[in-house]
Amino acid sequence: MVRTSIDLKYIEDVHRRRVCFSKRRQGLMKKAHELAVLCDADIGLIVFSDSHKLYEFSSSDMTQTMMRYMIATQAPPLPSLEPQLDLSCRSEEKEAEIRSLKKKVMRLESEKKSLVEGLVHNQPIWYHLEPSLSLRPPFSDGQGITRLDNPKMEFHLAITGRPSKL
Amino acid sequence: MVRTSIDLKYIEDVHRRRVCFSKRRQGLMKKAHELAVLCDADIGLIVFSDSHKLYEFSSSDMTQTMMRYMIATQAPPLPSLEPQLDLSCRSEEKEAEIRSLKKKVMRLESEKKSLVEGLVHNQPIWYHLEPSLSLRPPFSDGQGITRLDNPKMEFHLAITGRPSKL
DNA sequence: TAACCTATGTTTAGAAG
DNA sequence: TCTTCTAAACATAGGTT
Repeated sequence: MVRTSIDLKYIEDVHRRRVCFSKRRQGLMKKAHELAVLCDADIGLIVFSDSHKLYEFSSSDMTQTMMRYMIATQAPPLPSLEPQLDLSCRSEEKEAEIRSLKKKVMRLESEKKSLVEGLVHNQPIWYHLEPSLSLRPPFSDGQGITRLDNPKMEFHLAITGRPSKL
Repeated sequence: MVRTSIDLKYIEDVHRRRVCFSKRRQGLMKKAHELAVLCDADIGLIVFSDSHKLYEFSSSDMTQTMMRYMIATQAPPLPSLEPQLDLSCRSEEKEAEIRSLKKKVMRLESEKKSLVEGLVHNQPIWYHLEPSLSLRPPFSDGQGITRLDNPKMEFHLAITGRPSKL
């Protein structure tokens, strides 16, 4: 019944680990939500359990937050999720290619949707500008990331600059 | 000195909000790290502050975790409606389907590209500004429409309207 | 799995530096 | 911004159901 200060290492016991994961996962999601609300932060949280189950929290839209992240870090574009399969006359391979293409179509459709929604709704869109072109806050975070307000808003912000590769 | 139970809503006071963000952000990162270690979870955490600064935690590699996320959230491939044997005799149909899906992928990719490019730049974009904010030619047509120059030009023009919130 | 309990450890609001 | 302090609030390990 005595609870000692936890030491931070992998819990070998399966049962203890599962219970711990479940409790702490919920706690983490709650904290993420609280931070998002209290401080108007944009948060994306992805958790895969050791049994490969996905849990997520996003204060707005995960895809969009990930895009914002990629732009902010100038991460190279994600390589295609599926390797190109050789065309072959064998049926299973064709099937695999069809599945792969269908996945790709779904991914592209969802990316396109979130781009369009970003334009259509009130979400600002963020870009890196070259330092020489940086704007001042509130249209910039002072770190080279600059905001394009939605053109449908009552007031507009327009910025140009040579963007970094997306 | 009495600390009341916090209520979960946006903290208006700038100073309190900043301090809260800083403390809770660190707390959240710590919790994420603990969960990753204790339970061998794969965790990706992205936080953008309301001043647009990026903070992140990843138990392994953010890009990889995001890819894993995208794969995991894909709708599962549709189960084949036809029995396996039947499928193997439909090579021609499969090829047609593959061609059609590839076309679709190409179309979506180009739509996405033009959305992104359209957002970023490439053609002068014209915006209505309020009369009080109008610029003079050549950056305006004198009628309240204001030009955003092409970012590829040697000189760049940045104009702002009144931001929606300051 | 989840819900509850409780003793304890941890986080954090608010203040001050 | 950061640190430190404190009391109070909160999270959670380990137990039970």
